[in-house]
Amino acid sequence: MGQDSRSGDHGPRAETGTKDALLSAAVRVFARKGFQEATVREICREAKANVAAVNYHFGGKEALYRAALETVFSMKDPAADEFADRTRPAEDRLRGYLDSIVDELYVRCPSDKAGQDKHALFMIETMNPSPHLDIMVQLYVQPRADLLRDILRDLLGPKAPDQVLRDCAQSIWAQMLHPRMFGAISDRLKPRLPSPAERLDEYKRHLIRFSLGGLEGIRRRLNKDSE
Amino acid sequence: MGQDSRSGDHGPRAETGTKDALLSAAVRVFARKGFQEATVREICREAKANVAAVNYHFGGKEALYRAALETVFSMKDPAADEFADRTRPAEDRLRGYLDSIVDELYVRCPSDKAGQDKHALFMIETMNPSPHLDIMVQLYVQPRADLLRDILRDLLGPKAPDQVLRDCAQSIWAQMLHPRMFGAISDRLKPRLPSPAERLDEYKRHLIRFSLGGLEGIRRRLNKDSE
DNA sequence: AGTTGTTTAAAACGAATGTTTAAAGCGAGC
DNA sequence: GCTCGCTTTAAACATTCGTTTTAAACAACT
Repeated sequence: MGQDSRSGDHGPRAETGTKDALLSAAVRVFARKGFQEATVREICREAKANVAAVNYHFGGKEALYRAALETVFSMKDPAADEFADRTRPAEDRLRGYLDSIVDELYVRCPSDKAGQDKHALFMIETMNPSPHLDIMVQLYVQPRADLLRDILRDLLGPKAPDQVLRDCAQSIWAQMLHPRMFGAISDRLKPRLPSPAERLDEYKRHLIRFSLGGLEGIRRRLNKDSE
Repeated sequence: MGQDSRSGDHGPRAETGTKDALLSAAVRVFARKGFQEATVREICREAKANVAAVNYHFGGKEALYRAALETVFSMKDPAADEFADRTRPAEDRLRGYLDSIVDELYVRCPSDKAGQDKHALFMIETMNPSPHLDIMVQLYVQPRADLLRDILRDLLGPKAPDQVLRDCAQSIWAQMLHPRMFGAISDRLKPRLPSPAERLDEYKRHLIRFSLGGLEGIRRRLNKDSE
């Protein structure tokens, strides 16, 4: 069973088309339905391919899902590591970091379909981890976590234990993600208030204030402990 | 089609058994598998009932799920509204609130099976909202949200807008829930550190410090704005 | 043209699921 | 004792899904 035309021994054909179409259809469908809910048939319909194509080209639904994750999370991000240069004041870098990740997560430009699918998949895989979660963590989460840890290291000083950095990072990530994970719940709470997603800039300001305040609280405690 | 023996006109039989067994089996199975993954057959097996029993007594899988949610979230909580009395200092009440909810969410006493199922269902329904999410919000989330809002009102003063209270409440809830929602991801981040669930007391201390600091930051801003 | 290996296509398979059916079981009331 | 209504049971039904099968279409090389 030849699986991949491009790795064939002699006759590399012109663009297969089908395999790529399957992959990008898979990204879209998985992004809006998740692994379980998405069906091979729907993906093939969207890729204008036969039902058997998935098994032929990828070996099965699960392998296709894995391939879709790899594709999506290997994409280079537009904005990124401008917050890595240690010359800028740490507080500014944190601001920039929050701003950029929140924009990333609550994609506002409806043009960037690929980016939307990417973050939909991030949410899906986060809320419902599959055996292939590692791919996403390694390619997507880890770099962002490292970046934040460096910023927090600067903010909290060299004496701050790793565990404290991790806790703070999680507090910050939690707040960034919360509106996406609890949107459905928040919408049903009385009194009904506009969701953070509807007032992103305001929520970003809250986020930075609350987080800087929280870090200040942690820093005070660190200093008190080291006396 | 008589649905309920206890609402029958004349002959209320001895304990039907089956319907109750079905309900409690449903709670357990849904709690560990979610709505989609759970199968009617497994629930019936666990309830020692026939496959058709679900449709006979409840009308279908979905109605059974709804009934399970109603059952579980109608349970009165052991600990609760001791933080409602406005005499205690607000900061203490926040401490108590965090402590009690975290304990609730990361149930440590393995005896309380019902409580575990309840919070498993809470997580499942949060991460994968069903059409019956409202039940849970109304019976479970709303009272806890109200409690926290009152505490935050005391902490931030009467001039704080509702929107600010809500944002702060969400920041705090986000942190409480984060370890449960992102446990799988955090476990895969390098360097590997013990998860908050493995060191709950330490994490609770972080949570209270970070949150009080965050609130202090918000309060400062409120005062500055009102000058 | 003919051969070969790869890709597509239609159909069918086999397993699992929620639901329905039709008959049997069973307790109470006349 | 018998009927009637509610409950339980086993079997079947209808659908859906991932996957397999089998054969036809296709492109390149000899």
